[in-house]
Amino acid sequence: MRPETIENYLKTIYNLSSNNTAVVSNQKIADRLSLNPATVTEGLRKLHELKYIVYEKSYGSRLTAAGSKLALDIIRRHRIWETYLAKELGFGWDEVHAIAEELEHVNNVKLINKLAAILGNPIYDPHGDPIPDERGKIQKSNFIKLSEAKIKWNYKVMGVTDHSTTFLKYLEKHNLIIGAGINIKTIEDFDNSIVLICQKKEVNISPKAADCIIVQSI
Amino acid sequence: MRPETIENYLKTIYNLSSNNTAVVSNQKIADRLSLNPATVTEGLRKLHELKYIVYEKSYGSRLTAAGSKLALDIIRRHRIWETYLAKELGFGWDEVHAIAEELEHVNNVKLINKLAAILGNPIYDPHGDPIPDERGKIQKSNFIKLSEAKIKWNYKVMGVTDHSTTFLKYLEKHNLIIGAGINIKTIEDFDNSIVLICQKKEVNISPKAADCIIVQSI
DNA sequence: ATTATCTTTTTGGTATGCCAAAAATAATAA
DNA sequence: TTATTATTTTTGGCATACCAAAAAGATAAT
Ligand SMILES: [Mn+2]
Ligand SMILES: [Mn+2]
Ligand SMILES: [Mn+2]
Ligand SMILES: [Mn+2]
Repeated sequence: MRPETIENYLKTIYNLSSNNTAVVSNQKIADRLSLNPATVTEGLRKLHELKYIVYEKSYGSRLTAAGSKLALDIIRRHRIWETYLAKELGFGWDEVHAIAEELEHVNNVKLINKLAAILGNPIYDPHGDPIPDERGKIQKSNFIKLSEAKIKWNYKVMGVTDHSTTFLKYLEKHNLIIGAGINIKTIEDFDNSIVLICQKKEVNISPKAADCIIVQSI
Repeated sequence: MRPETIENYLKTIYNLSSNNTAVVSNQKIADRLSLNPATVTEGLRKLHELKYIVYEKSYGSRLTAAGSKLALDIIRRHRIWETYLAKELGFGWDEVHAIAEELEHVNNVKLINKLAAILGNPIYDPHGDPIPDERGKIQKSNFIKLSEAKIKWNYKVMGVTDHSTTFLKYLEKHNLIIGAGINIKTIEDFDNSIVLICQKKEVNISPKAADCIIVQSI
């Protein structure tokens, strides 16, 4: 398998198994990588061969220690590049993901560590995602999704789980950027949409959007 | 054809046809890209199909206007990255080529122009090679190879045509870096090796090495 | 429990990029 | 010019990465 192919699979499996213990379904991987399910079945069989994952057919996949190491390595590269593009090269948080998707495959430890050093070894990327250190150690957070927030409570926006330009532009428009403080005003009964206060203005958030926003109770 | 494959061919053809008018042989391309001659024949046929080159069988190839444009674009990316790695990220001139070889395939105009701007839109890369501007305009030099230098004359080192670590380290050892002034002391008759003075020290240069050093008469 | 539906796997097939060996062609030396 | 050598092309094949459609398996609904 080409390194790029391996890396894209492992990264995806890591990202989809949030706590990194859950088993990941073929379909989710196929969706995320825009691949045919048949292709994914093949790919997973090969990754199992290579001992990067444990793959039980018709059940799911999870990373081995070796797979986890590789996944964290490429996630580190991706997030360091995103941070460098945003902080040092002036790109918007909605632009960096697509470029990092390619830059991440350039595998040069010295390069990534140099970028990290220039940035002061950051722990979070522009979307609030934690950046693994050189040895694969990664910050574990107890943040929740906005869709799980409770009425009347105050929260701080800590991250997003969707990196698309459309979504991030939409958030920016309502000042829902990393670090922003919000208060949950109401949660509509009939569709679970959330009305919150951000910078004194009322914002209506759909359940789908609320699922992609990560917050911390304050 | 994959973009990366196309780019590697076009860049190579450009680099091998120095003045950009000469026709390039299949073998030279095969050597440079470490490919089997059979593979190159196929590749060139496809590039001809795509109108990036004019390929006359058993004769050679040369770039079309479209091919030249693409070639200059990737050469720009390569050389901008080399310069950025050396100047901004602290890599040695012997290290940058290998990394740039991968980074060059990340095709994002805004990114390259940003890097170029930070560097002050440089015209030469760390090896003395000219960097095309955004529209493909490239400096044309009248430098000569050290192997063509005349006895007793004074020259300045302007560039190298070999980017391997071994060669560049060897040059560094003798202070033969870009900008260094040299004087040709003797040219040995029996093997054409050159004895020159650089920083008051005598250095003996083999014909093979002299062929990879670019100088300007001063 | 039996359908109906969704998910995964198998099967057969395509496109790309590569190589080894043989055949054809061109270049060079005798 | 003819032979020798070098280069290029053709042929047949391999590996990877993918997909569409059919078959098998698992889940959910009645
Ligand atoms: Mn990627
Ligand atoms: Mn990110
Ligand atoms: Mn180079
Ligand atoms: Mn260079």
